[in-house]
Formats: sequence, structure tokens, C-alpha cells
Amino acid sequence: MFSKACIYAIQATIYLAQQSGERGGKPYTPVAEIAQALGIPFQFLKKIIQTLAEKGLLLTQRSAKGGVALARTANTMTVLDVIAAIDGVEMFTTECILKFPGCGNEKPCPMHNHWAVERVRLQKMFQQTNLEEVAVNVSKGLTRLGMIEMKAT
Amino acid sequence: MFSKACIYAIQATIYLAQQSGERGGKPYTPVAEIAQALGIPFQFLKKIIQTLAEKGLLLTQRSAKGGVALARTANTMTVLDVIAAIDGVEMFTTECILKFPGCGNEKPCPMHNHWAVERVRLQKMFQQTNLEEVAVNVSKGLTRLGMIEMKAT
DNA sequence: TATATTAAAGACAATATACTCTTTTATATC
DNA sequence: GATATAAAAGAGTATATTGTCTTTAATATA
Ligand code: SF4
Ligand code: SF4
Repeated sequence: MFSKACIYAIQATIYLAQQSGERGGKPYTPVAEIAQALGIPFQFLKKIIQTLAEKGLLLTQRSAKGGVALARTANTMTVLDVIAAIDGVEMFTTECILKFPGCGNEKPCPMHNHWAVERVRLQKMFQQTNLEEVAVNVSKGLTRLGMIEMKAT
Repeated sequence: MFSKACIYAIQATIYLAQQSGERGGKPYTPVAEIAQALGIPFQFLKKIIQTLAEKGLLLTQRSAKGGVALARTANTMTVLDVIAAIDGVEMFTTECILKFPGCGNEKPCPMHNHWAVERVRLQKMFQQTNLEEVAVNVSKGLTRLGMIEMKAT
């Protein structure tokens, strides 16, 4: 469905959304902390975060007290925004099932009529889910962000 | 979404479904013909077809006049059957979005509540689509199986 | 200004997926 | 039975993705 990089990006941004409401004078979170907390390979996560920063989703700051932070408030950033930055939205638009070049309504593959309905639902689902609401559920302990449940902070 | 092998498997089985109603005294289709017609790498397709045969979806026959054929009538074989044989059904059951081990209703990831609804719809969609109906649409020219439209046969 | 901390950058390594080649085996047909 | 055709089997190659390492640059703070 999604690349490993994309999954890590989703986890990391949700983690940042969780932090953003909570640390008063500490606006940035070091990448090492995120990687540690979520069990994501540190060096790999750095590259992913660079990409997210290039796409304007994150702010980065070097030096002590540096790290990364969401570029906008968590409730204005959707899971789809994150997916779009890493894997792109092609899976919801053109490259879905049989991935024929130039496919679509005029030149459909055999699954098109069925799939065209579903993919809109999927895209909407990711678009309507913003990082804040997800982060709140994680903080409440209703869902987990990593391999083990995280305790409420 | 699906591996290349899985996509090729779907295309090939639909092609066979298309043939099955049409060739009277020629029950088997050579893999080379399928690969040629659909623009799939021949050697790769052979391996995929071996897997489908091992899983009981296809019958194979060596020698001249040999080839492969569907093991059941096309209207009793679903697209989900083909997907299950190659990529498995994990994406519809356990390994969907964030792919945490042991996840599910009790230990959900942040997308679980949304996704759990969608994945059932997706699985049903592939389960309710059998190869015959798809093949008929291809034969009618309503949909295409390869990079260019196939003409009605 | 010196130091410690952290991101940026890019080369590199490991793994997984996609694809190819060669040899062998079965069997229909002549 | 000899021959030709096509699948079976398995080793090998190529490419993409995932993950690691090292060096450099920025900057907050002491
Ligand atoms: S024809 Fe439709 S369903 Fe098929 S791959 Fe193209 S956009 Fe997707
Ligand atoms: S928690 Fe649910 S949605 Fe998330 S990966 Fe597991 S099964 Fe899929």
C-alpha cells in the first residue's frame, strides 16, 4: 500500500503533533528522539524528514535545542498531506490497480468502474483525518503509534 | 498496492478467462502467447504461472498443444482468489496501513477505525468480481487488458 | 569566542523485488 | 520410437527500496 518511508513519515508527524501541544519553551524535537521513541531507523528517518521539510510540512533547526517541528498547526495538516509528500497521490488518481499508462475513464482497465468509487473514498478518508485528532487519540491511549502502546503523556 | 507479479497474474488469468469460452479443441494457451499479447516479460510470467498452478488456480500441460488453462470455470474464480495466491490477503486483514505486528481492534494504530471499514469494502469488491464478467467486458472492448485496447475477438 | 548539539548532505551497504538465462523433463504428434 | 514443443526447475542478474556511515555546516548557549 505505502512505502516504508511513507509509514515512518506518518508516524513521525503524528508524534510531532502530539508534542506540539505540550512542550512550552521547547519548540523543536530532535530526530533522534522521534526515532528512539517509535523504533524507526535514525538515519533513514533523517532523510525522510529532510524530504518533509523540503515539501514545507516541517521546520528544521540545527544546533542544541534544535530539531524538527510541524510547519503548521496539527489540525491543518492531514494524513493525506504526509502521504502526498512521500509517496505521492498517484495511487488515488492514476496508478491504482493495473497501472496502465494513460488509463482512466476513457481507457479503463477491467477493475476501473469498481475501483474508481473506492479510491475516492480512500483519498477522502486520509484527507479528512488531521494529525491533531489522531495525536489526541494516541495521547489518550486509545491508539498506539509504535510497536508497543505508548503511555499517555 | 499490489506487486508487479500480482498485477501480471490478474491480467493473465483474465486473458485465460477470455480464451476459455472461445477455443473449441484448444484447451491450453501457451505462456508465450499470453506474455506476447499482454506485454508481460515471458520468463517472469512463467514463474508467476507456476505459482498459480501450485495454488490450484491453473492447470498446466507440457509439450506441443500444451500450455496453461484455468482450473475452474471463469465465473467461479474471483480476482481476490488471484490476489490471494500471489500477494496474500494480509493487506485486507492484518498488514494494512502502519503494519504494526499484532495490531487490530484491541491494539489499533491511529488509522484503524477508519481503515477497518474501508478494507472490508475493498476485499468484497475483489471477491465479488469474477474473471468471467471481467473477461466479457474486455471482449466487448469496454475495457482493456494491456497497454493498448485489445480488439474484440 | 569556544563548545556542544543537531541537522544537511551525500556516499555507501544491505535487502527485496523484478526480471533473465540455461538445463531438464514431459508428452502430443508424426 | 523420433521429434518438436512447451512447461518445470533453479541459478543468476538488474533495479529499486531500505538502511548505514561519515563528513560538513549551522547555531544556541555558556
Ligand atoms: S483504469 Fe482505472 S482502476 Fe485501472 S489502473 Fe487505471 S485508473 Fe486505476
Ligand atoms: S491497527 Fe488496524 S489499520 Fe492499523 S495497521 Fe493494524 S489492522 Fe491496519
